[in-house]
Amino acid sequence: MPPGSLLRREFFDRPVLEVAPALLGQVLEHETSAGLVAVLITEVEAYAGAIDAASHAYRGPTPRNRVMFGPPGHAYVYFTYGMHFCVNLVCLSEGTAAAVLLRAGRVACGAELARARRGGGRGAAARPGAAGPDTGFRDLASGPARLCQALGIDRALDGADVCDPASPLRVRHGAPVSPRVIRSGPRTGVRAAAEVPWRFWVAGEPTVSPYRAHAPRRAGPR
DNA sequence: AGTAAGATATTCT
DNA sequence: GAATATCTTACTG
Repeated sequence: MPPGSLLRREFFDRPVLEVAPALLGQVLEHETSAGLVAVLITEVEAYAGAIDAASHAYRGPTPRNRVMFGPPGHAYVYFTYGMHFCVNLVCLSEGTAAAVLLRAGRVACGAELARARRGGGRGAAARPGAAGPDTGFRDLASGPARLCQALGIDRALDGADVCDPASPLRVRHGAPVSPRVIRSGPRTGVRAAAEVPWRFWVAGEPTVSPYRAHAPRRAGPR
């Protein structure tokens, strides 16, 4: 497989626990009229659909997660916590709802555009005017919602085919990652099935977020 | 260091 | 109504 070519659909038509570590070091790129941003994938999590209580697909199809039940090689983009997007890549064939969450990456191309997206058009409506143009390259895509923000991914890309050269969202072969530097451990921030080591990352990458146990939000609005 | 609060779509109870 | 595959800012030590 020459570096630079797109991943073939067969790559995604495998068990999610094989696909997840194999995605480390591959390149996710999004091309828009504003330009192209590409990241090296450094951290992922596997979600195994119907057999995984932490998966959105565990309880069956809904309007939000229907893409996961479709063919492999497509992007499942969801909106969560009322303000953040996260992107998954669907594995296995139609009817099997497995997917890999892309948790972090290192910006390899289009860093200026990525920084502008995170500084200016911050999705968070928390503080208008409180922008952080100070964002270093390390934090540009270190976290699932940050990664989507840096790449400009939103719901319009839900269902996009990352194996199609004509698609704005694609995955290329990147620099090969030695299995010796791949680590695995429990998934970050999930409550159900917290013990399975289905998070995979590249050892020594500063873009990988530290493990955080699930922290329940306090009830009690206002 | 750590802890707290807020923004609010989608789904579940 | 309550929880969630989150992140940022503001506070305390």
